Amino acid sequence: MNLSITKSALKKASLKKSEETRARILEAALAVFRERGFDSATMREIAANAEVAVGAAYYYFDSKDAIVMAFYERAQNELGPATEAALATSKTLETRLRTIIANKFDYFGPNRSLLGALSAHSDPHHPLSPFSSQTASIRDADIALFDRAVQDSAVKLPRRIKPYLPRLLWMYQMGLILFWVYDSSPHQRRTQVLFEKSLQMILVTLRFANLPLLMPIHRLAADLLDAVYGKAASDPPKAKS
Amino acid sequence: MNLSITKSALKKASLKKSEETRARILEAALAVFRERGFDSATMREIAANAEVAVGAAYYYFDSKDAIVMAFYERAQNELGPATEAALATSKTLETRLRTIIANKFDYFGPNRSLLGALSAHSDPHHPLSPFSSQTASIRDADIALFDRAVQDSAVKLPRRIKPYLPRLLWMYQMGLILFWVYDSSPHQRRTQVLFEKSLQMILVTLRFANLPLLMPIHRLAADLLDAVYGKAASDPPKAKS
DNA sequence: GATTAAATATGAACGTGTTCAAAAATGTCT
DNA sequence: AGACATTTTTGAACACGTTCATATTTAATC
Repeated sequence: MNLSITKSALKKASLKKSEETRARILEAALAVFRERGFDSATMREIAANAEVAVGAAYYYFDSKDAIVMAFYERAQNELGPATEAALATSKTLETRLRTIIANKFDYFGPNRSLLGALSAHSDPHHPLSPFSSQTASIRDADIALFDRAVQDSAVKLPRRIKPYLPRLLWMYQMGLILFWVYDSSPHQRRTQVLFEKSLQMILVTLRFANLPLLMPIHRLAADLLDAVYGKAASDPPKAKS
Repeated sequence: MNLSITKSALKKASLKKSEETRARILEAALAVFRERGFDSATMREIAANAEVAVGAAYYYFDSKDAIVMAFYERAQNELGPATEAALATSKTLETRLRTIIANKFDYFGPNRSLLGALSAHSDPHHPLSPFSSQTASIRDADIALFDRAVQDSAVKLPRRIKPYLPRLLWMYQMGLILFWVYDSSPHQRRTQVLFEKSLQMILVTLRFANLPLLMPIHRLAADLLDAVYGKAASDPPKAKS
């Protein structure tokens, strides 16, 4: 018994050591990325910078992109709770969405171009794609924030559509970030404008969304969302063919 | 004078020869791509398959992706006029959009996965990105088709927004294609549903678009579009700060 | 402490896309 | 036809991300 306690204590100590190495590699990588840009940075340089052999870098990270991924993971871990806390104080959907997204811009600002290495992968089978199963936990945690933002804020939506709202807002955020990453206007002013105007559009649209006039659109949107997100789409009623 | 004529005639003949080599490499590459998939295909194998040295492949194509690009270019050249012709017979915006997009699906169907190699590049600075300056001519030709589709079809839109419609429809198409490329449902049924429903939504929305009720959205949308597409955005009127 | 097992670290080697100096083929001109 | 220029072709060499057999260090057990 005390043996197992000792064991776990030692395990923890060893973890400390190896995690420090891992952290050192990560930091070295980020430094090189910032200096050279992601593409020009070489694993050999990163390893040298962290004072380990190339192999060691691959012992801790599956690939070069995986390093960026680790950075992204860490970001999400640091950012999630902070954002969650901020959500508690603000009440309107508008300020909540603004908080979630603006927080990301602030946090990632210094490493903006780095995100390009991630958002480059649109293939959902690629481990680093924002849509892959490997990134599911990060994604889900992020979507949960939007769920939290929608919660008990006075949005009224058709029953079939409402469950999709958090995911749609997440998608909206991802699009914004993608635009932002490659926005070459000074201070990313264009993204600022896009953010402001599109957010207003979303809010106004949500306000209008319940007009009975829009019933046909509701049905279309619901069908569409069912098709896009699984929903096991029991094959649609086929006309007599 | 006759000299220059002879010269150009010879030039043309030589062009024939070298273009045949180019074509052979392209065909060999497509064959290997279809067999192995884009990623697993190697330039060495492609070159061997075309019975040339690796260097030759690079003499004709800047990169591996550039081969896919050439395929895409050829597609656009073959597809453009055919689609243009089809547009002449159909009159409604709905059938026209359906024509343009369905044509692409049909044409690219056998090489669907290949398009993934292209749509992977979201960085507008990357030569192969659909947004790069290198692909501008293809893009413009494609957008022109949507312009043609909108022309003399009874769409009424606010003055500030209407000019952007073709570009927006093009973006819509690109999104559809991206979804399609990675749609693993049998026969890409999900894309079919997404296509059908989203097209209807667009048409209905365009029909509603002129309701005076929507004035505030119009302004927002116009500002947004100006910001996203250059428009030299003479910096927005700043409140007294 | 000695012995074994597991975790960590190494750097040479591999396969890849790409480059390049040099060769070969083709075209141009007198 | 011969001299020169241009286009085309070659394959070895390069740099990179990644893998792997092997060594070294650390932990667990007796």
